[in-house]
Amino acid sequence: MNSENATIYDIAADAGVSIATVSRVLRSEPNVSSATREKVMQAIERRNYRPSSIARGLTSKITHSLGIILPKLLNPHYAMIFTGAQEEARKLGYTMSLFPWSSLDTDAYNPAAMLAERRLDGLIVCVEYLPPDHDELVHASLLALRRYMPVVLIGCVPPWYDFPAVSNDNAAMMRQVVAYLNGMGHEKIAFIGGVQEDKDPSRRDVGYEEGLRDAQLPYIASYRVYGKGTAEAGKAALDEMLKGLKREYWPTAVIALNDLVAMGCLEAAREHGLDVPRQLSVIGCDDLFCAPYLSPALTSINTHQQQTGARAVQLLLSGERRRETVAWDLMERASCAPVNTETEE
Amino acid sequence: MNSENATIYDIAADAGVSIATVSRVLRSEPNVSSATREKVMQAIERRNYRPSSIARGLTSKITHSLGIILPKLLNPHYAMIFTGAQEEARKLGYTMSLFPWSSLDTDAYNPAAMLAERRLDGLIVCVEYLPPDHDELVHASLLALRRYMPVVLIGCVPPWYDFPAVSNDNAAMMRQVVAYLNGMGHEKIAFIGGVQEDKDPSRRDVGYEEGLRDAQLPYIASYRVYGKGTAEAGKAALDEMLKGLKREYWPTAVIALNDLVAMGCLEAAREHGLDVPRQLSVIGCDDLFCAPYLSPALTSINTHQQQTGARAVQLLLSGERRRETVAWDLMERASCAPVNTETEE
DNA sequence: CTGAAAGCGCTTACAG
DNA sequence: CTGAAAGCGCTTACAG
Repeated sequence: MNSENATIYDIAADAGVSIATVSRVLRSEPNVSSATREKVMQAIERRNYRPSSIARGLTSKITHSLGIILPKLLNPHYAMIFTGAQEEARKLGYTMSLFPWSSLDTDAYNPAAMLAERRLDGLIVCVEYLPPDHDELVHASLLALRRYMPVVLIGCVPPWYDFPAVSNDNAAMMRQVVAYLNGMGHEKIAFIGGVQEDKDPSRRDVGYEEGLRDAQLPYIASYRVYGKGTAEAGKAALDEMLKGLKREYWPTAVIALNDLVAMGCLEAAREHGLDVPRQLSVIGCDDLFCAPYLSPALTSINTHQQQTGARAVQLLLSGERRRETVAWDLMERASCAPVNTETEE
Repeated sequence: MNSENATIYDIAADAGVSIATVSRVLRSEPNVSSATREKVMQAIERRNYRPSSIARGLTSKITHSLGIILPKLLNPHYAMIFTGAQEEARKLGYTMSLFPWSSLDTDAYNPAAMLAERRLDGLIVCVEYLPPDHDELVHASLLALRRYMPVVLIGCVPPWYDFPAVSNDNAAMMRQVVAYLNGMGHEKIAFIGGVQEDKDPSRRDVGYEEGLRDAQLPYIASYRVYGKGTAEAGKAALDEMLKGLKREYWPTAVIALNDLVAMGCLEAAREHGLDVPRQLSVIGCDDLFCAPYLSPALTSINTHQQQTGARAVQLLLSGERRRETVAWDLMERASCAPVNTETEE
């Protein structure tokens, strides 16, 4: 254990060259004689020398470190985004730091100061599920952050935000889901979860409404329950819906905002004695790792979050200022089935 | 958007003082007159100035950034550890970067170089589930990393590793689990998952064996299946065990290495037509967020991973070189029940 | 209480 | 192909 790590001066002295030359071989510049290069390499090897990325950052202005802001790593959805982004960053020689952000500036913790001091080369921000009244606040925060570094957004980005972004076409996705269920004979299709006043037109429940229209089905307000994107909220919402309706009006299919909500719906169905999928089809979204192990295995949408994260990093580093869309895949499993036509009970 | 961020020189000029004075108010040193302090604060405010943490790091030798190495963020177990560590770090003014590490140096990706260059103030390494043949290699890698920064370990740490660490007492935990099941009348208790040749005496399956001994139960090799800690591996393992035994010898309870393995076991039980918990009790470990939503809800052990992560950060920053243990809680849910004494079929 | 100066460990023109 | 020198934006003794 060296008491002090070697510096570029030590290597220069050892190799009998100037620090400029050491710097050149460090950055593999071509104009160094192979003999010199060899001497320097050996000195580096011998002393186990690693250039300080921080000294390097001071002069070159680039720190090779990125940041990502997301609400909650405990939700596997975000863990997937983070993983995709982190791996892409590492491939490109960048480091990735996490900055959690609960509803941005409304939280006591304001990461903006911490972020500004870090001199990051770029920042990814996941802006999904924003409370509508925070809309302006969030936008202002993002603009403030952009003063310090390039920013790329992930998720449900309001169209008037002038930021590069990568996301799914949520509306198209949900239109497909409605068509999928309708194709199996479902006409009483509920949608559970999400913020009511969100003005983003690409959000999932907008696609739900459009899907109903495509299928010439009525929009039944009782089948649309708003709420947070958690399992508890999903369970409570379906429970309440069922309790509030005579059995003949119960939906035959439920679209959940995400898999967490869907997990709650499965639980509520179980407590109401509903057999999934015979009496109720349930479909989630995001395809969490546990979806195949729920009972019944949950049909869901793979939204390719890792790819989303990776693309965000590429966009960030390329400097392109555009919006991108990532494809999705319907993962058919056991929780959705053709509507049951036999009379119950 | 300023073309250039302000530096300490700009602030000094604006406030009509020297940069040393600006530095003093930045670091809230007491020996500054309140008039001067005020002038400087205003200049800072006016130009939206944030000191560069990287220039600061160059001189002060402390970067206020930590790193964490873990196998796979997609496993919620690690996401919990990361979250706990990250939040504690942030509270203390530190940033946390993730460095994934698949079986350390055996992977093509060697984070050591990247880490050494980063001049981190400390590093947390999760060393759980090490392939036994990598034992020496891993130890060597850890020693190499320690040349560059303090290291604290999390997880199953072999006792001969001379590193500060925080972990659960896995053996004691599993002894309790065996006693819990035995207390419900179970005597045919299986254990699924884990690496066979691991030499760490504090690992979970050692506790299983000790628990059997405590209960004066025989150790039946057929009830002990090794394998990876994944749902697929868990499912395959239980499936194989059941196929290889006459029904009268089937275990009445299964302890899974972790919740992922337990999820696989529930699936295997379902495919074999076994009713959990009536015909088979299943208990997991780590209490993943989905445990309550499995069917039946999975009994598990809450190993307080967030607390583990937080303690690791505290240990790292305090410089104390000791090993700590974190408590756990048995989360009783529906997947474990008293052994069924009525004759089957 | 305040400032001038050196130094942290690199990169980057600029000469040669 | 190589080196001397300035500079990145701070902190830290050292004077006063």
